Amino acid sequence: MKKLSPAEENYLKAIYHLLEEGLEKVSTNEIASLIQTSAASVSDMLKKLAEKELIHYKKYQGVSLTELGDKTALHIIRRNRLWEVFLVEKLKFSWDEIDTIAEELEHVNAPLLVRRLDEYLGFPKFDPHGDPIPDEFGELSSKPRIALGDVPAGQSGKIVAVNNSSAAFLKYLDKVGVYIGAKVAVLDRIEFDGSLELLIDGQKKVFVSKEVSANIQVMLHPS
Amino acid sequence: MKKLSPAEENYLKAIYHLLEEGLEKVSTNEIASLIQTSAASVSDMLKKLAEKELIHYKKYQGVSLTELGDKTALHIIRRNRLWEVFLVEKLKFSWDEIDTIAEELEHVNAPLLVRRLDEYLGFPKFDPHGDPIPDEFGELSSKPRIALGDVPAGQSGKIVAVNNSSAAFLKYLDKVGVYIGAKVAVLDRIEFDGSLELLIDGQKKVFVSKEVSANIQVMLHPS
DNA sequence: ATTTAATTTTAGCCTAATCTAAAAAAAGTA
DNA sequence: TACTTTTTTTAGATTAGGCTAAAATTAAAT
Ligand SMILES: [Mn+2]
Ligand SMILES: [Mn+2]
Ligand SMILES: [Mn+2]
Ligand SMILES: [Mn+2]
Repeated sequence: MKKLSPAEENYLKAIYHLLEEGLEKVSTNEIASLIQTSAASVSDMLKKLAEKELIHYKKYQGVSLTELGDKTALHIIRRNRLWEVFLVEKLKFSWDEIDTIAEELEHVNAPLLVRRLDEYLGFPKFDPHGDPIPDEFGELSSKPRIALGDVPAGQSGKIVAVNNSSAAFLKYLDKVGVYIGAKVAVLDRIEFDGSLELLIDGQKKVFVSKEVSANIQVMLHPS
Repeated sequence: MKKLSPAEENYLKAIYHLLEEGLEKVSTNEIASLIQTSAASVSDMLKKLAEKELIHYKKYQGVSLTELGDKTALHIIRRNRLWEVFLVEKLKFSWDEIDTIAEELEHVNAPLLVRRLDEYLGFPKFDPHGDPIPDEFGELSSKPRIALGDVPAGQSGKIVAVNNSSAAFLKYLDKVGVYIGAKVAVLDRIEFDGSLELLIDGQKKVFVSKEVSANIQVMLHPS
């Protein structure tokens, strides 16, 4: 129950995000690659997190979060996303500049601070990348989402989130006119490379690669 | 020139504040007592700070800040005080609740963040305790100040700052009606214990101890 | 001027978080 | 199945920051 270090919090968050991908166990190497550290360091840390009952861990068998670990991760994610909203809404940062700053601010753990910040921001439900902000009990409001890459040609929808918060990706989206809330129609799917021809907001036609379309989440319009 | 750790930043700030008291050297024990750590730990850290040319240090001779150390300390203090303003002005914290939170937020060192925050707050010149906020070059705007304890009976002034940010002290000030900006007249000085009889805002009479009056700064009214 | 007391530094130990290299276990392949 | 490759863990170091106890230095007091 005692306070976690920034390193421990980053590990928990990484495990949470990997588990989000669907599988119910994550491997040492996956964690190492996500947080850019050695597998040996991950092994060490997993022992500590298991000791604190934040993860389920049996050697060589991969890890998952305990109830407590899941709840803790959601609190960290809550702080991260609230600060992201603050940086964009109040300090006028763009969505590709906030990642590293929020990555630090998230570790300032003062319950009253988080509640006041939430209130000050008007209890936002989604962060600037369209990701849901857990409430103080760890509850997520989720929108029905589908990857743009899985939308059939002819269908249209609204962009609700992005799966990747790297500056390179987000700056590219700015350039092609994609933003959270934009209307998008899939005009055509190119067989050759899986790329898509899109119509943004009913006016701008663009082609995006398969990799890009896999990292954009949309809510389908009833068709 | 590389980034400092939170611990190093806290030491620098402590040395800065001790030097503010007037003397031009501070001792190992003074630092240890201010940051609540052992003298041995301070000795260790002083070696590291000297190595990085942030302090002037000769064994057994006390320390002072180099030009670089002074500048660095002022940047940390700038962040601390800007966050304090944010917490009080925007998140509606009271001045006795912000110390520990700002103590953590000050270590998030992203130049653009600090500039945007400053701008967002309207470039405040003083923090909620009346302390001046350095600009981005480390320049302080100072008001002419005198300790309330040194104000002669019969004189009056305006409260501009407090020397102590402990919750205990600040809550006491709230209780007796003392706040930054209040008008204060020294009605009488009690010989027995050095306490003062004050008139706050021309209406409330209170007695404060010598210790309290030494921790309140006023700007004298022309008399 | 000695002796005593206080201050400061060093020595040695500890925990957290990282690394590389080696060993162990699991998974894949012939 | 037996061999090979990949993954994971352990072993052994390192750096940062802290501690206590002992030694060294400076300051204070006979
Ligand atoms: Mn982080
Ligand atoms: Mn985000
Ligand atoms: Mn601090
Ligand atoms: Mn202050």
